[in-house]
Amino acid sequence: MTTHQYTNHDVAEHLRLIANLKEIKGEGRFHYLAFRNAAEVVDSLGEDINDIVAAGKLTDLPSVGKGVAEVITQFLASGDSDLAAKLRDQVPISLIDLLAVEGLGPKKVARLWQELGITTLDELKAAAEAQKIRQLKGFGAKSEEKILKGIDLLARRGDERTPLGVARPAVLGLIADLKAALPDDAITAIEPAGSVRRWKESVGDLDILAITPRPAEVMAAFCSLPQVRDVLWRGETKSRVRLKDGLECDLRAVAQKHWGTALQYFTGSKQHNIELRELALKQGWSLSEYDLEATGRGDAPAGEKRHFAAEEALYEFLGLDWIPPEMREARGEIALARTHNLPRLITTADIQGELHGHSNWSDGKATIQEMAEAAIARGYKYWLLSDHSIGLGVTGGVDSEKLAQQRDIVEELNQGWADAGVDFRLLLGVELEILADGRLALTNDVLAKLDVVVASIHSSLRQDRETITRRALNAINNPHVDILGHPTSRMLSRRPPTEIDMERVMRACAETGTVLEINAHPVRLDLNDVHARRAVDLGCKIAISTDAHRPQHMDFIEYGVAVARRAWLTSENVINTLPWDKMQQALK
DNA sequence: GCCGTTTTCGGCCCGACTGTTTTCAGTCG
Repeated sequence: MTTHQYTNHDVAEHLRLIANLKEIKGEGRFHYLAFRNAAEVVDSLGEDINDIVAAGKLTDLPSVGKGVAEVITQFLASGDSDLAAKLRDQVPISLIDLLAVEGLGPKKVARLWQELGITTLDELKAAAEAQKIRQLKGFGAKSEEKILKGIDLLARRGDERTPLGVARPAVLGLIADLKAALPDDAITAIEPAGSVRRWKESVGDLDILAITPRPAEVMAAFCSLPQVRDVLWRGETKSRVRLKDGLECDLRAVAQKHWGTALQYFTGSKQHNIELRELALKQGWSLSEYDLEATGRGDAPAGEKRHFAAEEALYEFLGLDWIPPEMREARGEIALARTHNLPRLITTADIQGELHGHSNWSDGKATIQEMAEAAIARGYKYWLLSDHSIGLGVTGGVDSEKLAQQRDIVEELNQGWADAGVDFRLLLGVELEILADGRLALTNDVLAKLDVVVASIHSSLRQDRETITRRALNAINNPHVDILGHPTSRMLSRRPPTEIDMERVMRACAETGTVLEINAHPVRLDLNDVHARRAVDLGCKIAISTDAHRPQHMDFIEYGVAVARRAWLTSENVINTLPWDKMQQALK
């Protein structure tokens, strides 16, 4: 069995290191951008790059040519590359840290190094405090102040991204407060843009786009919102603030006629936009956030402008179907839109019920009946009660006897709904603990009596790759285990995924008909989008569930559906879009 | 360094804002 030492992410980081060193060294823009582009490609790859190298398919990847392929091959074999070694001889590697300081880019870092001999953050701080930096042409007192502030910020904040589950409510709150602070006619339209609109699992900052006849008034109100700690930029049409919780937020104001191009532009992703602009250029148009302008190389006379009040019209003009924001990651969606082959993405309306949830019999906060009634209120046709089994220390889990008691309750409740003509079924299952040694916490004869079994790992999360993978495979190979819950056990910005070999797990699920869960809780989002895409490519079925521990958690379903949409999933890929009888047939 | 619906050579997205400038380079998204 192949156990690889270096992951896709390791490779991407190595390529980024090379790009950064090349940039500081002053190599041409396109030489280092090539490495950065390749890093993005490798990072969003569903397959293990070791397998791609083994198959000799490396240069089939976009942005990977001879040079990048050579680096990747060397890195996978040795953990380093000749190119990186050569660059480290020429450029002090600690300069990379300086790039993280706000306002410092490669050009300035290179000058600080060459003209003042600064190579570390400590030296940079000392030089700024001693007012030595202002001696350099192009730097002044304000530059020193900004550098010191930047270093301070870096020490306190790190470079962590914010989970979508925090960012999305924050941006919706800002929009609501901004509207409330202004007269009704000041804002014609306002929307979150950027990675929040693309439902990316974590975001670097917040973006808001507004149509307004009076941008100055809107900018002023925005900069004085109570959430704002610092105003970083304040312009006519664009402002950037730092909020009290440390998040940064951009607001852009545009005129009505620019809405289509502006919303498209500020939604990104950056790479999607670059591809779209390249496509426009081929058709003789230069695309900006304001308009399309003819370059003169196409049919229209140079300088002719086209405006788009809606995104759909812009995409259509370029010969494309409208691309849902969740797909705009430069993963081949533009080619599909061109040939009218975009998938019909799943929506929350397709969800017929949930297949993972808890009651106060384990660590949930509501009764079985309360949870089921919340599911009914959402229009679901079924809901799986799956309390933790015994074997998980922190929650008094259910055993054979308690499951029998739950069965009585479930049957009584179902009878009541049937008598009342309510089209709903409460299903009885369990969230089965996969123990540290790979055994399951309940016996097969107990599991056989349940409607659906979700098996999950909650403990011994630091086991090595082989051990924890075998643990999951034991569960997958059990004929009674229907669903593998939150497969990597990661918690966004709290703990990393386990070392589990997802490629092996997904292949085993495809072979056995075991369903993989997209856990919709915004802290988990596990499977993530890349894994979900790969799982479906390998023939796996998916379930999307919120893992609700109280009724309100069922609102999280939109986060899980968003992961599925980012993975290009349709309702056919997801079993809980089926009516309950067909759904049960889809289980093994 | 990568890439091809004009191309194996000659391109490679576009604009706002800042700090330092007397007209712009650098950074950022």
